Amino acid sequence: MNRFSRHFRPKLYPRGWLLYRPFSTSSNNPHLHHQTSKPSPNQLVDSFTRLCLHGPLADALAVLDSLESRSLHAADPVDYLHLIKLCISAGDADAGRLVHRHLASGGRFPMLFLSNSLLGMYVRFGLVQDAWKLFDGLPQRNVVSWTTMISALIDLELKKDALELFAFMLRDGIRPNMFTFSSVLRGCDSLRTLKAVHCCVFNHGFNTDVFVRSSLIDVYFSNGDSESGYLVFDEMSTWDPVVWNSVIGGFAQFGHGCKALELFRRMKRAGFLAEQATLTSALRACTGMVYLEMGQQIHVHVLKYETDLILNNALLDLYCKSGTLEEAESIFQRMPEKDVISWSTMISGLAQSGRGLEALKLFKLMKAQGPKPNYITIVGVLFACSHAGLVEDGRYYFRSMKQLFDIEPGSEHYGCMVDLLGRAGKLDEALKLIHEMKLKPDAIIWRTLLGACRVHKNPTLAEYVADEILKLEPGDEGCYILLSNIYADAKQWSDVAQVRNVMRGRGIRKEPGRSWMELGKETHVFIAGDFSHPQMEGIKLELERLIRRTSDLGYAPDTDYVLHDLGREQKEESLWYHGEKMAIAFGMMNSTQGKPIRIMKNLRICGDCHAFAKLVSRTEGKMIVIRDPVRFHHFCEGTCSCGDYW
DNA sequence: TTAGGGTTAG
Repeated sequence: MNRFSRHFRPKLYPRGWLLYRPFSTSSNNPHLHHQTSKPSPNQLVDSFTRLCLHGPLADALAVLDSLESRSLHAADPVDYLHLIKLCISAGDADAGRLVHRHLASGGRFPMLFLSNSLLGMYVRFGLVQDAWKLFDGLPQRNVVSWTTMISALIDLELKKDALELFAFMLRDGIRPNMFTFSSVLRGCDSLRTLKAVHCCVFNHGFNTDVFVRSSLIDVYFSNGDSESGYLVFDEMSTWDPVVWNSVIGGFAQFGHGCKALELFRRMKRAGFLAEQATLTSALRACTGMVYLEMGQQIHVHVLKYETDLILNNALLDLYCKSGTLEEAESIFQRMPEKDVISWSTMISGLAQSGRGLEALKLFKLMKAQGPKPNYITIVGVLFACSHAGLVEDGRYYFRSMKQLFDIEPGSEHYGCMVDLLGRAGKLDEALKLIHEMKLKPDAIIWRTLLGACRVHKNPTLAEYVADEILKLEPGDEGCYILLSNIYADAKQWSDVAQVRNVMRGRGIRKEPGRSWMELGKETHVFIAGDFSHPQMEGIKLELERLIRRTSDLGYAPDTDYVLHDLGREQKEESLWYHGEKMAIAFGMMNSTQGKPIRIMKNLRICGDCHAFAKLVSRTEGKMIVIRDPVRFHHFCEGTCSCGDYW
């Protein structure tokens, strides 16, 4: 929220309300009468032209002052245009206002292109009230005046007002151009509005303009309609890198990493040079799918942009999210410029890999010599405390975040605190915190507490919590699954059956657990109980070998992690074929000396697989990295970086 | 004189 938007709400009036209002003059200003020498009028006008073009601004203003005191004007109105540009490049809003006053005085109203230029200047300086006053008083306006104001309102997140202004513009009979549409589109925050504006784009024949198309693509994606976004891209061949990047960025941002990378390859095949923005999107796509090797290939292209901050941040995130912390730390050290995102990414990265103490140490360094922490930084800090079991540190930062960093705790911060207290077994305190929240607790927060109820085996509280979740999100499959797990832990089989019945009755199905890993250019996916992998026979043999080896070290299947009321042998067998275990066996079969096995999961890792992975890392002398949706587990020499606390 | 694409959490 910009400082202007708090105080400024434009009022829009119907057509015909505008009346010419003369601007106040500033001819009484004593500062404008200090000229001592008396150059000839021609000399003054000539030097004004020269100074407006090349500066310095102060001299140009002094001559403007002399011109005004002698009732002279520039030879060419374009001189004033140059002067306004000079004010903009000097960042001098007061000088701009002075020029405005000069143009408005002397009975000569500025020409429209000069008014528009002044409008643009005010907008650029964030002085929207000044811009609005000027716009309001203009005797006539053209498409540029309207577009400038519409765009300014959108920048202030006043999208509704911007669209209203657009409607008034059309009602005034002003024909929008491609500039207007690329702005107006950014103001569409619902699919309905977007489709209406899209029709308007067609009717005015601007659907081929690259600026308009990239805005259309971008806004379709951000309104959740990636299909229409792709259609806009695909309906004609595109020779503009930004349009390519809009669609690649859209897919990368909204969870279709494969599609984004496919388009990235198509773009390169079409002969385009991938520049910073495209490479950043491609990296984001790799990060989303934890395609480390693909990301490393892109890293090579990034080298020539090694000083680009955003690109480095994306790279940092890739290495953090793929659990390659050494590489991330090395990039972080080398980055010539670091912003709050760089620091926050690194802090969260350390936290997710179980290095909570180091994350807090880095946060202390950030406080001493880095940028001011923001909302997300504190989420990372609390996450670090929660996953490292640092209850007191977490309490301290949560209590003092407002005072120390002027950040109000938001639902994510509460979520971390509930997680922190819940993990530490302080379920009552976590519940009390939720009840005391100023905000309305969302389903995520309740789900966090439900997770803690499972770890600390509390079916009574779990029932209450599940009830709260289902009030908010009646179709939440995760809630049913967790509740049934909690009942299964407590061996309350009739309750398990009841939950399953309700699920069946409501048509709710469990999302299957998937584990996957990259091997060369392929991704291998493993789902519990699914034996369709072409190398399944080998995987079964390898798994049996690993189970034999780990049994010697005391591995015994922990059947608490099986949901159903099966016999012991059946339970053990269903544990053997969890996706993680099949992926570990497959990873061992195809492993390269010295390289860790990297596995990704769509659900949290189960306790039995966690114990198994620890032992395999010891018997086989192999590092295993498993990423679940929340954090990393680095298994090495029989222990895990999470310290069995997750 | 007005317009488009990239990075951090859960």
